[in-house]
Amino acid sequence: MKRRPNGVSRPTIVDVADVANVSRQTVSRVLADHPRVAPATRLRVEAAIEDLGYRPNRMARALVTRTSLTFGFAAVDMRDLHFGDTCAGMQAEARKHGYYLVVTKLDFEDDRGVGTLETLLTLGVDGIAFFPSFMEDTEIELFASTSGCPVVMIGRGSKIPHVVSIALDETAAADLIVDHLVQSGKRRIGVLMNEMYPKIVHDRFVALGRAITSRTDGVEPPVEADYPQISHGRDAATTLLQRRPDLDAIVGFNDTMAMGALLACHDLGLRVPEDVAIVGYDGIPFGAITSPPLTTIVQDSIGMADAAFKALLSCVQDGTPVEGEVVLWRPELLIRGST
Amino acid sequence: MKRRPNGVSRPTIVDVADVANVSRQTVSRVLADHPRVAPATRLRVEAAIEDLGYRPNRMARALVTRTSLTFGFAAVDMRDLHFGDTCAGMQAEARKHGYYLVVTKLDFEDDRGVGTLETLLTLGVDGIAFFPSFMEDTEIELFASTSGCPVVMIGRGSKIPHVVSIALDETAAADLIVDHLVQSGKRRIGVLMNEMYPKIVHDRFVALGRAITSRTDGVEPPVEADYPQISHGRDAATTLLQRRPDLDAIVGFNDTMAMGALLACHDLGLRVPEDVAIVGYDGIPFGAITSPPLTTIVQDSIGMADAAFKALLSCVQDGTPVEGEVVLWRPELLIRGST
DNA sequence: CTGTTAGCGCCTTCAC
DNA sequence: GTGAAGGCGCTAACAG
Repeated sequence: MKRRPNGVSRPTIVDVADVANVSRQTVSRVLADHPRVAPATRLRVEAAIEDLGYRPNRMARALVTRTSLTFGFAAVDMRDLHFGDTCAGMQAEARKHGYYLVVTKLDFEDDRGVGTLETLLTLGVDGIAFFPSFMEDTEIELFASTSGCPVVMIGRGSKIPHVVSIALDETAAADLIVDHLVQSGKRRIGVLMNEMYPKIVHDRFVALGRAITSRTDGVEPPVEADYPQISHGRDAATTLLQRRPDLDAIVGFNDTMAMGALLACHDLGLRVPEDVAIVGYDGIPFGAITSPPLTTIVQDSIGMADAAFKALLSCVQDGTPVEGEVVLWRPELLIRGST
Repeated sequence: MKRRPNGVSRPTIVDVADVANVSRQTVSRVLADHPRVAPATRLRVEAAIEDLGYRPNRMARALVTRTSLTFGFAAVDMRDLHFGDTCAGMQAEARKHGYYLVVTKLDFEDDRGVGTLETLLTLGVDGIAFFPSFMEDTEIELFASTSGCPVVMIGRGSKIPHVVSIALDETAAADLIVDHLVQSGKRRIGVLMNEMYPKIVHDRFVALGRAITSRTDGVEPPVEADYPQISHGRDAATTLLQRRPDLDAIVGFNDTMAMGALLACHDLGLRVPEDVAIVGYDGIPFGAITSPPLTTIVQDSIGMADAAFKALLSCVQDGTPVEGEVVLWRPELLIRGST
């Protein structure tokens, strides 16, 4: 029972073996629920474990088994409810299957995020799910092919070798939004994006741009805020409305930015939806209580989380290397008062 | 370069040593920035590391050094913005000091949360910060005294041996709220709590109960919702207002529940704040855009996160065992339209 | 059914 | 300045 540099010592498997008068290996067998252990021996070992308050060291175990029963999860900001819901969904699913989730913030400073994923790997995770906010596809491919574990990307529908991509069908979502707006008589549609999730922003804007251009006189460049938050959305929408005072609809990158647009309209004395209609993405609960409540593309975060977990699990269990596959999720337009 | 059960192999320190034509030990020295390595050797090793894409295995390292440069963080729901902000704050602080945060959901099913913290320990963290939503003080003390690492509790001001407690000064917060309400002419104040964070709820309700009783005709039992969310707050507030239609103020456990109370008042045709004033806790951004905007007790989540991280770090660095200390944070009342 | 041997990837200690 | 031996806590593989 050696001591840690600071604090109390924790018993090891040897301590348990000594107390129970068996070998380490027998303790190991009891822990693994191995069948061929005499019932009496098993009881002795279990009693010793209980007495000592022994807990196996998962790092030592993982070193030998090359399996930590741990997956890594990385996103820029867990407080963003789409990320948060996905993370929570994966945690729940993981627990059901005896896995733990190691959650980490994805940092731009850290090699555009690759460094963060590498650290997850050095921590010994068996697989990784992440939102590729600022990572380049080529970097992701390189990472995945050298990672030695399954890698799932959520939020972008790029086909990348060795990576399972799970994403909203951005084209379908954009069509839903723009059809709805055009049917409501809107013709001059502006877009609010942000610099925090440039990769997802890119896909979303491309899809929206196509949909808008094909149904109206065309789309102009989006206004990009630094962060996808209420106050930044408000500023961005104000800028947009100054540039194009004739806009009759604004699509925000997410609900939070759309809420900012709501505020900007209030500021400028514009009625929503009569003067300007507003649409967001994600379907967060707060969107239901703004005035007017927000029309939004609902994302099935939990469903995507389940799919991500299952993709990781099946790769690990079958030993199948990841082929590179894109799973697109059907969007749903929740129409409320803002359109 | 052995293979993992699934996927590609990752190089080890031995592979680097072979390529650089040195011993394992020399590679280890280079990694540790040990001074006594010949410059030429160091360059060879660094080149080999680069070539192979080698990354040290932190589990193997931690096994030897008994230090993982990792702290654990646990809370019931990272989407709750007070928890989320605190977590983000600790992540930021950790990165500055070369530490990583392993974030985990605290589960009631898992021994009221003790099991979750134990798992963090088996994962090898050097210290733990957590929100004690449903854990008993005695369980926390037992855990902390056998954990072998520093333990910081956030959100409750209990004095527990071997645990640093960082918490809002609930008494001061309750006084701020009730003084403000009474000065606004309110006398019949109801309270909304929840069953998800019973321990924090307890402290908060005791403080509110004292403050209300001492300044009005008395307080009645709170209505407890299952979860601290908008819809649950709405239902709870409806129940409360049916039980006591004469209420002229409602204090919610947090901003989210208070928003539910806002909706309940709209439902019942009550004006806010004229008929019923509403106050929340936390100061989340969405509280600024409700109608009317929410009066709230602002919590300095980032400040508390910094304090928590620093407490852990100093314990680990000095090797000081934790004495058991309570750090109370001064609340701030942000008065907006709902009062 | 149980014990022994070997080694996971790395660092500490002690040689040279 | 560099290498060799030993061990962190644990399990796989093979004995018996």
